[in-house]
Amino acid sequence: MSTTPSTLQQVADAAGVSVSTASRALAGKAREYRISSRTEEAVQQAAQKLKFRPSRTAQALRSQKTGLLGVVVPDVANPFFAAIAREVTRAAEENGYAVLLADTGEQTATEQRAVEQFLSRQVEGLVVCPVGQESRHLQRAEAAGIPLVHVDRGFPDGSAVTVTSEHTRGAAQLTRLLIDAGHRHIGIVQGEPGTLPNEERIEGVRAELKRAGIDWNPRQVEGTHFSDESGYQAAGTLLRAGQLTALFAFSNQIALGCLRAIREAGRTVPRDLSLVTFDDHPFAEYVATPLTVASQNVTEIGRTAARLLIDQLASGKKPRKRVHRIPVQIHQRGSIASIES
Amino acid sequence: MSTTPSTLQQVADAAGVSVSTASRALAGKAREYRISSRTEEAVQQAAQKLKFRPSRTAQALRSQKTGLLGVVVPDVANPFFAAIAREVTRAAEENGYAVLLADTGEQTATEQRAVEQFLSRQVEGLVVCPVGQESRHLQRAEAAGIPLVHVDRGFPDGSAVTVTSEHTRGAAQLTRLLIDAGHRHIGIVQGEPGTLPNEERIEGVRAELKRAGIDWNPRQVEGTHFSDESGYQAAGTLLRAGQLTALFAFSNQIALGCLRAIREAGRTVPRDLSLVTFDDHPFAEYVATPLTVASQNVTEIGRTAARLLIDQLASGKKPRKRVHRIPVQIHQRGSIASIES
DNA sequence: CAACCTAGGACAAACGATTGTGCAAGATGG
DNA sequence: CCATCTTGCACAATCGTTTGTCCTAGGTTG
Repeated sequence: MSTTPSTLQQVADAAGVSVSTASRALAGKAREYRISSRTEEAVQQAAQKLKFRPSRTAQALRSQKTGLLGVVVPDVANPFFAAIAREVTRAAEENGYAVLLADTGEQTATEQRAVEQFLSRQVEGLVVCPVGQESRHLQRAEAAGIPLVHVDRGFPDGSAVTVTSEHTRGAAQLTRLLIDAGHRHIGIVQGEPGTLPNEERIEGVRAELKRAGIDWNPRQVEGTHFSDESGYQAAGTLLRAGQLTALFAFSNQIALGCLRAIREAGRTVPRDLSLVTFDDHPFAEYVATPLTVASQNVTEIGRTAARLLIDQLASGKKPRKRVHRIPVQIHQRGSIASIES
Repeated sequence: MSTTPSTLQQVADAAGVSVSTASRALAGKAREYRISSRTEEAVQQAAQKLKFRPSRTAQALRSQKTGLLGVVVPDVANPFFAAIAREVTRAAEENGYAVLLADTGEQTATEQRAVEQFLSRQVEGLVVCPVGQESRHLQRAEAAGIPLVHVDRGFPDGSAVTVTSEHTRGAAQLTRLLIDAGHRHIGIVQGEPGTLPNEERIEGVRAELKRAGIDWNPRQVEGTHFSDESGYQAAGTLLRAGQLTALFAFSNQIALGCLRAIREAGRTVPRDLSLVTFDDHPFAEYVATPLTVASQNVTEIGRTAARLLIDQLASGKKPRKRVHRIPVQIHQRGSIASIES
């Protein structure tokens, strides 16, 4: 039974009034427009009986407000982005917005299409976790006057609001833990070079090593993407290069790849090798050796992004602070072994 | 610079033609409507120059096709639902649809609001992972003529298409593994009673126990939700009740709770207790004792759901098969210990 | 040379809401 | 008793497209 949804016209007819009256009666503007309560009720009754459900499409066209927010992530199945999507979605819901989701599959081209599609659908705001370093399409969104919040990765040049973690600090802290345990030879299993989180984490590590008077060797860094596959390859390379006492995985997914590589190399954490990682994970606690991590506060990141966006929508003004950094939390769980220095 | 997007009217003016001509020229209907190629190009040029981006809102209103699909899940941060969301989103993208996402936070009331909101936005199809046993709002969607696909949980009464796993079979196989290893006292840490996956898994366990001539004891089943908290509580209760040699966790999240309870009880898997679980997880392999699991093929479930929905949209016909069951795969990883019978 | 094509576009009516304004009929005031 | 309010609603424009139909000017045909 493909029942056509009833329109305001039909409701008006059923109640014996004009569409304008029906509209105002249902919008609660009866008093304001001097609609008698008898008429008002008649309209409401008619609406009930006909199961009237206003077309948001028509409303959007008329009011030029779609009530839509766009969320663009590289991979919703990644717990980090899933959390972002969840928080934004929930916040949106609470504020009467609906969320359009796009999964770019880590592809810039797809991301561009998605943004374009969203603009065409007149989203009122965008939360984007950009995949690459290309940001032209995002600047076009800003040019179109659409509030935009970047999450995780920001662009140095861009003017967009960005929410991300205290990468430098977190990385420095983890590095400190390793150094304090006597480690001098630390392999870095990085994510995508050139991205903000990656560079800042590198920066944190370097700074901390420097403080401890340990030389920095570019060859102790491997990896190309924030993926387990990249982590696996990179960890393998580092392990084969020899003489490392610790590995620093730059993400969740990367840590997974590291664990596999470590196992295949016949090593054990932390006996033969210490391991620390960015991002926490529910299971990190139950891994053979529970992992010591720098946990990004994804919930807070997502909420902050949503709040910044919705505030911007409500006020029409950009927030003062352009880059928001959420603290990370260190969980020491025992994947670092103390060694003789 | 809040540039108002340019309209077809402006493009038409710039090209010196009427809106109708502009519309047809851009829609590639020049030949069909005898528009000279000179005019056609003029329109395209004008569109380029003005960065014309058609309003999908207006198109939707006029054509009564929004090109929107709705995806409703209890929690996108749950890897299972995240995978569903991802597959549907990707399939939608490939077919020119955009996806509205709702996260119900496991609340029926929120789910109802979400569905209502989506109907109001005239989604052309819905993929829902229902949270409870209430399905009235979903029936209303069907009554509205919106193709609907249920994922994971179906309703015995409903007429909606459902995609889910071979719960009974998977549960039976895991149970078999335990029985073969000599286990006679198996605790079931269930999810939400009354839901299809839960009941079918229970059914699988019971059938297999019966085949082996092992008595069924309702008191060996605990748990109220598919959450780690419920899993933690339930596992605790079961362990305190004593004399169990194995635990069967009905989900990922539940397994997490079980691991915590087991650790707190000072027991070790599999030495003191065997553990099997439904749902795989990237980390399951690296847990102290890698977990033996029945892995749901989430990717396949998501794809099937998307395909069923999109086929339905394209053909206008419901698929013949109402319930689609995707096989589960058993991964034996060593969390089952053999014991003397 | 009148009747008829054909090409090339313009006009206008939708789609389903919102909203500024106009217009009657009864109430009120002087 | 006439002018003026108020009350209570209807009319119609508008948002930006799509699409069926109509119109005009030049070319063809008999």
